[in-house]
Amino acid sequence: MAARAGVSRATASRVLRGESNVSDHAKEQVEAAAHDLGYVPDLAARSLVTGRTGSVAFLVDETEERMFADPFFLGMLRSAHQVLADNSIQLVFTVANSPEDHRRFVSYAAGGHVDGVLLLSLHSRDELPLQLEQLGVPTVLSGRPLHGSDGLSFIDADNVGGGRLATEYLIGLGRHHVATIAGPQDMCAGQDRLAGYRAALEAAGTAYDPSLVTEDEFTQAGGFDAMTRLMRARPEIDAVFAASDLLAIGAVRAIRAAGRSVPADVAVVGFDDIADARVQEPPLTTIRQPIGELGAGMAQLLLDRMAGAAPAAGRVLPVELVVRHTA
Amino acid sequence: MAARAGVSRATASRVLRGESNVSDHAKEQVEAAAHDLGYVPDLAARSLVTGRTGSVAFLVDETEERMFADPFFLGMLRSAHQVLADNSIQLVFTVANSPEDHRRFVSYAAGGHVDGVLLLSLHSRDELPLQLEQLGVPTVLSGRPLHGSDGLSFIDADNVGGGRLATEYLIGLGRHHVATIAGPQDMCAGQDRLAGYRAALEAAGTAYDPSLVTEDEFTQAGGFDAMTRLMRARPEIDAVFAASDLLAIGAVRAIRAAGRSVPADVAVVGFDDIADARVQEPPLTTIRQPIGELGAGMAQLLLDRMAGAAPAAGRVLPVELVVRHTA
DNA sequence: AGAGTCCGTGAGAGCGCTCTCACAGATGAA
DNA sequence: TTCATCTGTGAGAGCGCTCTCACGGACTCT
Repeated sequence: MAARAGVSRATASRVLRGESNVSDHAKEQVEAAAHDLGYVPDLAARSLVTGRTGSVAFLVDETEERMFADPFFLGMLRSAHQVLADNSIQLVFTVANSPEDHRRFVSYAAGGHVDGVLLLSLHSRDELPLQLEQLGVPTVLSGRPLHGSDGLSFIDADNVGGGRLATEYLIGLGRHHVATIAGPQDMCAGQDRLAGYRAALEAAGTAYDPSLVTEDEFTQAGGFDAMTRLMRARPEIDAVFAASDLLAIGAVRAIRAAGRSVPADVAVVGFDDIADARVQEPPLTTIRQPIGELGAGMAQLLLDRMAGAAPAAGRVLPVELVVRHTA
Repeated sequence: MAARAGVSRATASRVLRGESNVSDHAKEQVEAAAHDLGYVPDLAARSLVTGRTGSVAFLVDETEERMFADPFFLGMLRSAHQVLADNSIQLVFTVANSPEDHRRFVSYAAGGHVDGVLLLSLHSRDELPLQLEQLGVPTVLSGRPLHGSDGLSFIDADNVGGGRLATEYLIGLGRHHVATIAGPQDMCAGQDRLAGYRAALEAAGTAYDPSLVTEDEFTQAGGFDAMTRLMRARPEIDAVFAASDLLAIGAVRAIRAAGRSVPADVAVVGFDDIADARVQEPPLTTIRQPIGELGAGMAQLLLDRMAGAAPAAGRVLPVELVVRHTA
């Protein structure tokens, strides 16, 4: 290839990498030769010497089932992919939900096959992000890490603010028995949204009542079950803040299945504003979190890290109340 | 690392790759040393010599918007990913919907960063799969390629059979004006489902009537518009076969918006059996294609190709009619 | 005992790039 | 003219592995 162009391999390499200090003549020769030969540089060889691969991993710590059932993850995947593609970075899609999977992933990343990691839905005090950073693999989390931020980069929505907003709105409606269906408490989003609920109650001078609180996983079935439990325990409930739209949709079904109406008997506010929330019957009142910006911001944060930026603290994006018909 | 274990690099390499002709002693030494040092082999260096990378591309020839709005693609992504993960192969997720994107992708694949390609939603007579095969990159298509199968591997559902099944069912219901909303005719699925519709009509001795046929893209909005056109042109229509569930859902809305009822006035049959079809109001009668098997089969076909199998002809999986409430 | 076989191991050549360094020739300053 | 500077280029080392080949030692077979 270099021979065909009549230049050295060094010069050919310079042209192919777009360096500027090459004569126009040499440049043309190389480009013509590359075109004739259908020559494409070998990425593995390049990686070996540069130490970079041009790809990052998108790692979801959930089952495939959950990942694909949740519009939140899909939205993050979509927007992160877009930002990465604009920067000519490939996205390697990975799901890892067992300690064994995590170990394998660490080896993979440490082996140098990705330049960085986008980590979603981290549970509890998982060591994964710290391990990755120690191995020199820049990592950005979606959701504030539970064990203090430890110098990790993350992006998150204002979950506490959102939980508070939703609850205050329900109280403002004149409801007196405001319950909540909390998400898993081993996740930051679950904890924070519940904290927001408590904060709103306290601000309103209402005592926190554990029997108005139940916890379930972020699924429709979880919402149905949780609401059923809640109504059985405290029939006088007249409002509920569900910590995700999927939970809220399940809750609405449970309320109706119990012969009561939404929002007349029980008002419901969800969280996320997934696409389904709008077309739901009735359309869901919810807290909108900017999923597109979250994904894009996450990717951008990683890109900055890969370009050498220090592990910045996290970014927290604002949420807003979207009033539709369930509250 | 080899020094630490007191063996040669060759032996260390043998252990790390899991070769069997190594003494137990040497094996233990190497494993202990690797563990102590947190040593992980560099994948780029390995790729350079083996010529393989352990990853394949999942390429969708659609806009991001379309890709993420369509449960079919998501289902394929999910099941393909699962099979690949089981074989320790990473999936590189890519969207490419312009000639420019295609060119870039060819360079990427030719550069040797993936061992194979899963190609979805190919339009018209695109050269992409042939180019890839010529460059020595095994490629498997979802959907029969339009220009004869050219020695390409593909997997597909029985679209002709499904279109025929749907249409025969509508005719069997006693409907006399069976229309169809066809998908894009530059795609194999669009063409084949329409061909099935024609075949059923002919088998029943009914003449094919172009004014009962309209074409639109595989989206809900497309279905709404198409059905509106159809009813305006031929108000006597009493049944419609929509070439996808998204189209069918849009069609049902259009029919109701026109003040007519489903299925009493107009019966509707869709195609795909996406998750939404079941929870739709009313639940959709549709042709189920086995999305999970399609994605898994596609991945398996590619794995076989990568293991050296010849570009087998395609596999066509059967579909079935699922009767619910719209027909 | 000698020849043949097998098994585990090490030496060493590359894989295809990038990147540093040195150098020739052109240019500019003194 | 002489020396310093700059610009484009080539030579060559080396990235961290795998894989072939050759070899010593233990074993079996006649």
